[in-house]
Amino acid sequence: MEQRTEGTPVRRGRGRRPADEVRADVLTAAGALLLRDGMAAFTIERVAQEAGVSKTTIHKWWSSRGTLALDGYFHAVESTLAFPDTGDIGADLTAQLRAFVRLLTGTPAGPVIAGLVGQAQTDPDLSAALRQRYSGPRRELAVAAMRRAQDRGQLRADADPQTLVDQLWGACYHRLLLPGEPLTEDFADRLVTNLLHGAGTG
Amino acid sequence: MEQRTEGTPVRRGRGRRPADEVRADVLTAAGALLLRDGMAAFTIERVAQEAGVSKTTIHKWWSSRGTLALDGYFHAVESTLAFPDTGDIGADLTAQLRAFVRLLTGTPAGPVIAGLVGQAQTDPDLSAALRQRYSGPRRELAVAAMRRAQDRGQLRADADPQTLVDQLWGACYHRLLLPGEPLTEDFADRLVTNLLHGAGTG
DNA sequence: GCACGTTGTGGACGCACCGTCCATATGTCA
DNA sequence: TGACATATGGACGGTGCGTCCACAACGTGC
Repeated sequence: MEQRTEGTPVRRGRGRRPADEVRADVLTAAGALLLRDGMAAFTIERVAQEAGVSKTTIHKWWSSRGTLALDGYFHAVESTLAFPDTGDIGADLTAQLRAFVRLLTGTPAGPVIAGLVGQAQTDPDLSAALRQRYSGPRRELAVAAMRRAQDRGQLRADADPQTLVDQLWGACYHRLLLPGEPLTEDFADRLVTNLLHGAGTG
Repeated sequence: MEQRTEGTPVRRGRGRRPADEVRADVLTAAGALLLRDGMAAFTIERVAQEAGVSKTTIHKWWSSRGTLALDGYFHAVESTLAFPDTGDIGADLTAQLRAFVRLLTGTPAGPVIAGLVGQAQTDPDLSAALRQRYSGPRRELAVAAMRRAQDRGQLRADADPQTLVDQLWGACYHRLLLPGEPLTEDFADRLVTNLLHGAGTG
């Protein structure tokens, strides 16, 4: 989207320009660059160049390379966050985890998310933004679904939903970030089974 | 640290020097820098400077910033990897996970490991080295312990040990890399309980 | 004991990116 | 219509990366 309207010269004047327009240009270029070349090649200089904007402008609105990348990612993929509630927590968790695995392995989003999480380790602003705009909301949706399951009596009341989230989604991130074992839908299924039914014999 | 041995002039000649000696100097400097200033400040140029060695030498022996950091880390902390086997898989897992959590939260290793995993997302050589020398061996130890527990009848035979590893250690990495919820020994305890006894009511 | 080849080391260089300063062009308001 | 406020772009200094080339020590053979 937001391709300079046909006929409009790429030439960029010097003075003021509608801020929103420039921001949109930057985000579009950032998202495209991120999905195309990955986080490693994602540099402010490059985004500025491809957006036809000066670095100063970018620095004015984004505090770091990471936050710009995150904004660009969100701008590129209108992520839908709905968490279905069919009344069967096992089925719902399995469906969500499978979709998550497909997102990570079957689309460009996998490497991008991995890169963002990686970058967040040395970029405090990105770390905060990621928590606030990505992991936080997603975590809350899952926790809410589990609370409802507890109310329905499908999940032990003494089980901590937050911890369960880490054992389901965290396990997927583990295979994404520290590759070695395959990240598959089968794996997602096993995660839910293990957690609901237990792996111990006692 | 890394002051030339007493009496030896700090002067560095130009020509050849025992390779092992130089390597040791580099690793010592790298480990110290990493633990002191973290991954963000860890740069080849800085390591070279603090080790009294030229960058060329470092580039000759290490393929990337990440692999140098990993080597420096291992050189600094002689990590002991023993996995105790008391015959009670629940107790063993709990003990191991608690120790892991303490390592991540109570020592400088936490941020360092986070930084290494983060850097690995844009450094293929580090990613491979990390799998081969860090996550791989650790994973194998845990899997072996679980296999023994399966033989003893403490773990369901149809549970996949690899998946369980992701649900225990991966959950901890999740809280380390995407902070938000606290990483505590209580959390470690819940991980084991959830997985052994199940969180479902069915 | 000496010269020579081998081997690895260091300084310098070109390149890319970062972050900032200052001049300037435009939008806005009187 | 004119002056001010504001955002923008080009340029600059700084830092780190990766590489090229000259050179110094070590080992070997004469």
